[in-house]
Amino acid sequence: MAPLNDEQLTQIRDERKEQIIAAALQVFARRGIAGTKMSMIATEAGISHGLLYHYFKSKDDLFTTLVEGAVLEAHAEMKRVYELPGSPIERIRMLTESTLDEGGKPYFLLIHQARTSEGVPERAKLLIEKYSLELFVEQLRPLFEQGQQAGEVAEGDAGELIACYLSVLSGLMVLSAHETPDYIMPRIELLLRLVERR
Amino acid sequence: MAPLNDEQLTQIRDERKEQIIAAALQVFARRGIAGTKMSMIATEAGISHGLLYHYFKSKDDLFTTLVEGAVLEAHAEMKRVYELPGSPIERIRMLTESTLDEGGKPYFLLIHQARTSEGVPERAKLLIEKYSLELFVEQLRPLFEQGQQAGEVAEGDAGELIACYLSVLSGLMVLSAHETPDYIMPRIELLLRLVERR
Amino acid sequence: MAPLNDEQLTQIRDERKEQIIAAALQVFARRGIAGTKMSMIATEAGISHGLLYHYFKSKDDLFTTLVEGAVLEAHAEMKRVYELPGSPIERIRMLTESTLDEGGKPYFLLIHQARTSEGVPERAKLLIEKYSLELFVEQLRPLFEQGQQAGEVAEGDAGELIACYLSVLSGLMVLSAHETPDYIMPRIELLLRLVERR
Amino acid sequence: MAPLNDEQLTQIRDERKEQIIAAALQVFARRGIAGTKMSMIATEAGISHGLLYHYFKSKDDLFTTLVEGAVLEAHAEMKRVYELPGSPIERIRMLTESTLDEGGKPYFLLIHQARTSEGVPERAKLLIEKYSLELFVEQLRPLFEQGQQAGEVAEGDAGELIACYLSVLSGLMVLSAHETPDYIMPRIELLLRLVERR
DNA sequence: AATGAATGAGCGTTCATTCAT
DNA sequence: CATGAATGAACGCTCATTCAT
Repeated sequence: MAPLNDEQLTQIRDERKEQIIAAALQVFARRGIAGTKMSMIATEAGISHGLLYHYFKSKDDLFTTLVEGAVLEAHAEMKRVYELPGSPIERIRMLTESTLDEGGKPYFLLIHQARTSEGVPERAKLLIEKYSLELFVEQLRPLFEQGQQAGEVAEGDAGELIACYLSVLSGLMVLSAHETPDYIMPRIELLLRLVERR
Repeated sequence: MAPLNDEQLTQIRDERKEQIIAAALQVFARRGIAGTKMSMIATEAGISHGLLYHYFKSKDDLFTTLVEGAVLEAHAEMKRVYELPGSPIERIRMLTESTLDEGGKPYFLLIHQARTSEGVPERAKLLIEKYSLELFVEQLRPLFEQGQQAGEVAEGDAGELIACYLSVLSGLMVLSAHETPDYIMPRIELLLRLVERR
Repeated sequence: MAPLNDEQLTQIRDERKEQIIAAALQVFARRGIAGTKMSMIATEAGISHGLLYHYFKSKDDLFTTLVEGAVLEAHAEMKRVYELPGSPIERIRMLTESTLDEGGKPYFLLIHQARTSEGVPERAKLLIEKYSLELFVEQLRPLFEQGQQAGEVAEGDAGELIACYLSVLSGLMVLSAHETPDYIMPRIELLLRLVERR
Repeated sequence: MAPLNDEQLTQIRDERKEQIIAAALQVFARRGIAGTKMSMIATEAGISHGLLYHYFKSKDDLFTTLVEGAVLEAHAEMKRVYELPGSPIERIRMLTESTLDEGGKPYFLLIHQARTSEGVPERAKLLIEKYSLELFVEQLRPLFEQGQQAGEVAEGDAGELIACYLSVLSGLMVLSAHETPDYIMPRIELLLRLVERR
């Protein structure tokens, strides 16, 4: 009789929103902005395309929301390295592991799309500009410098080392995000050679 | 004016075709299939969009032709390593340099697009399947094995090493294809750490 | 709480219906059929859009109901002129005043919309056909003829005079419905020149 | 062989543009912005809807172009009154005649739509603001003041008289633009009563 | 009776492709 | 061979309408 109460409505809304976000993340990450049709997201989310627009103002809005989440998530992940136990190089290893981990792929890809595609919403551009590689580098600098002092990490400009390492990881993530047998994800031991002191 | 003879016509055709291919390579590599409009290619090639269809049946046809060329070019590039002078590790270094070099990028990128995009023409898919990572690995295996025997290249499964190395390079190529300050291309010395014996 | 009895329910229904009709009248009159969204009416009425459909089958149904009411109201208004005191010309003046008056505007406008818009429901078309200009003219004819006999109203074909006068009034109503500084509502003295004997 | 030359192309473009403008004027005038679908204009012009966008960037662009033309046309028409022969009142009569004339109706209606509809493009709003009633009044003021001095035009504030007269004419134009038997266009003699000295 | 989540037809717009010249 | 006018399929988005609660 009575309409749904506020709590139920909020719950439905939150669920649907999450459902759409999860679906959109998959599709955008794989196909890019131009290659993603709203109908694909709707289908992936199991709803009608019309309903998308109850929850997100536009394709751009949806994409930007995703980028925002991805950017925040990526930084939160980086910060966690300082809560890990072990020596610097061990913690770098664990960071690498969790980065290359399954879960984070779509986020990486999404940010890649946002960085490199045409027609990216202005706000999304600002977001990725603000949360740039530089910021990641500064976040990790203390860890790498500790590693250098401990003789575990290769000497030289720590900033450059981190930037290179992140670039290599990013590149691999982007490749690996697609299900093709044509790239292989190197074992972590191999990757660590890039930063380990010889 | 006398009409052009057959030979001249053929020459014009070939020139035009090359012109279109060069333009299309640039645009497809940077923007992907979905992000590329035929009008962009026409503009880049300095011709009318209508003329594209005198030389290529469709967008898919054009893309597939490009992939075909890129695949052949990539393998030819790989083969040249055996004509280079110097020790194995020096030749790997030169291969790396020329790979990351400006000229080769669009080919790599195009193949990446073909591998990872949705909506790729079937024939293009077959082409890149045929000329897969595995093939590259086998091409380079003799070189790496020589390097291992010479004590220059890290020990272990040479195939795995090559595959990893190519994946890292590919990832970096993909990232570097777009002009953003958010990735940096590592110095070759750094990259070589992945394969050098310590 | 005891459930509401039938009488109370009926009363609620009638009140709500009136509320919706009043809201819809405002919006339709100002914005036309195509320019009016059901959500606008719902907002104006202070209810949810879903509830509209408990009271009216469709947008067309609502519009048609409105036209029906407007047509009846307009004729009732015309009839009232015969209950007014004063000489014919004075009563024409009062009729003019009350016509141009705020209250009557939406009805006039709605009828105008129904007459001139495309996509008007068939039943609404029939209604305004039935209650045509001609009918208004005949309603007013006795008054104007009295005026002519009294030497107050210009001579000539009374029917034509009335029709012209109503057309001028209608046109002004239509213009004045929108709040732009680009039309001015003439003073009644000026308008009366159209019908007064010189 | 050779493509069409510039002259031919320009001619085709101009013809098509005129064709579209004429069609759009009809449809917009009759149905308003919201009620007009681009497909209607295309059908009326006898072309595909896609082609509309070769000639006009958007529905708004097309509408604004029309308003611009209508506004300029209206003012040009007003100016012509000063090239007419005869006494002031005769010239007012001729102006009235040509205003109520068939050809000008869609222009009037279009400006009416632009003034009163929702969702009117900003540039169109600016245009009609710039070419407002006030401007028309000032254009006609000399003529009406001459008429007053000659004892042909009713005394009083000439500006008010002109504004009222134009409002009445505008209202009638708006009504008469739709083909319904429900309004009648008054004879000019009747309308002139509004401005003639008694 | 009342709410708002959900659907899908339909419109504005883009762009690959065709074709007259 | 070369051009650009022309077409129409398909996408982003809106909104009338339905329906579970």
